[in-house]
Amino acid sequence: MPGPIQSIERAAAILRLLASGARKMGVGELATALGLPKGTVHGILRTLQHVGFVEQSQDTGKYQLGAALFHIGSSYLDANELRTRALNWSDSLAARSKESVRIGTLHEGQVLVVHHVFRPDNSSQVLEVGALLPAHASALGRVLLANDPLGQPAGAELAGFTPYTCTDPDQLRQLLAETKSRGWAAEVEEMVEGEVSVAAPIRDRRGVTVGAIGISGPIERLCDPDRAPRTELVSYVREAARAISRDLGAIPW
Amino acid sequence: MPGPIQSIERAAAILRLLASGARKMGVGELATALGLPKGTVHGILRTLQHVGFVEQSQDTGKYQLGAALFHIGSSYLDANELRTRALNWSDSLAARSKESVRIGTLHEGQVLVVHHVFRPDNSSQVLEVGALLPAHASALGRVLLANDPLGQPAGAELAGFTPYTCTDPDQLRQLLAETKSRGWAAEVEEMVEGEVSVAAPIRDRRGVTVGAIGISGPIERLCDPDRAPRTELVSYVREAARAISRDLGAIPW
DNA sequence: GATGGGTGTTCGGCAATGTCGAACGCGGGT
DNA sequence: ACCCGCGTTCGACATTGCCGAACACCCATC
Repeated sequence: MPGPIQSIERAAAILRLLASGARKMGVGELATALGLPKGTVHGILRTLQHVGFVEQSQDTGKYQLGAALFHIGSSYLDANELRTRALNWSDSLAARSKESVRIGTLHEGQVLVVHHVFRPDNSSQVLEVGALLPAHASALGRVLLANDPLGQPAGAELAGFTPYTCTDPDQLRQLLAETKSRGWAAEVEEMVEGEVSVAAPIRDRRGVTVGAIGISGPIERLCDPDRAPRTELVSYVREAARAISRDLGAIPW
Repeated sequence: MPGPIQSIERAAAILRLLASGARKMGVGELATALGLPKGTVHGILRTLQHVGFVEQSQDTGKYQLGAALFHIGSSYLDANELRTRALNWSDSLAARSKESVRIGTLHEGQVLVVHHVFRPDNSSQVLEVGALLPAHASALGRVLLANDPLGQPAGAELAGFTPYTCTDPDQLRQLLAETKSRGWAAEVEEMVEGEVSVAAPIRDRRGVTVGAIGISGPIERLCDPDRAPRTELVSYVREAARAISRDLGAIPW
């Protein structure tokens, strides 16, 4: 039976729409978005509701994601070897660098954040685990793209977020080559003005890059006056990445 | 077409198994667990892999949860009005009480943690968002059970975690009645020895309890010498719960 | 108060759809 | 070299879920 099961594919498409839509959606809305009859969509929704993957508002009849899906999804993190192995090292990186730490993997051309340690001051920060970051404008993404076995940037326009964002494919290609050879990446005010990030690749026992770890924070603390990342911070990040890679069984470099 | 779609139900069952199993599982393993032919399970797995809900190890052919599912699940939090509204208040509760704060909802008889603020010291703590807590042995759970519109404890044995855990259904029923009338719950060393938690209900505009907020920490800090929760901490928790309820449109009490 | 358009939901018939169970190929253990 | 277990493929059957129109409902509108 080579060929995906349609009802499941459709159910997945519905869930993806509900996830991206941010707010509740109605049957008709989903139906037109997918080009399917209302009845069909309703049947799928009923099943998804039955298994707890979606919930329905009692007043308006609209649908939204369900708690069961959230719980199941979150247990992805437990099974994720990268994240499990990285927990201790990311804490210590946060302590040494005094900045917030994030770990990410490449997922459909973007960076999926699988772990996040807050900056060790008491400022209030929002948890970004589960969020998707643009690959071309974040240090994590640059590292992952540069070491990705498949071809890189893909098609898609390179979105600009600040005046500094690198939106030229050729320039990006050169940055990635540089990243690959020197073993780390940085991004200075390319995603958020005043914010800088630095990252390095994490490899597994086969030597392939399975993720990246990096720090981010205000430019005043992360960079020298010449807008170059401070060398000791780069060292911290690279050492953390190397330590995690070793834990994952990578050949000691 | 009243009746759930089987392939989707089965796909959901597979995902649930993969989530609970914690480790990778094989086709045969899943097939016997569900009482289905291997071929059928394989077809479903292929589809789930195609949409990114599961991933397959390249060496061993075993399956585990996929990144797409995790990302979709995490966007449940964005849509969740309870959590969104509670973000600010939980930060301030953490600051006032100097303890870690959690917000939970009832989900299939257990407490689903939808938000977690670390204790504002620099100790390293693990993020519990997405985790399920036992309802009968946590303050959050007690609050939710006590105010649940449906009947309570359900069948299931009450698991004991420490010598203090309340495992007697009758005693629990009495505790819940008490909880409901006074408007808050506590749990002293019933889940982890040396740990205490206090919680209060969050209500929405219809007055039904949609969640609970609470703090937890070591008994020395949370309790008076007589093992009773310190009254000012209880007040902080109740005030936070009331503030969030007001944000959600609950009638001012 | 009747009306229209907008929901979400139900129903029955057709055939496309996914299910089944046996057979295949491959690897690791013995 | 063998065997047993694994994940995977295949083809035939009929069950399964799809479709599109009709239903029930709510809320604005007139």
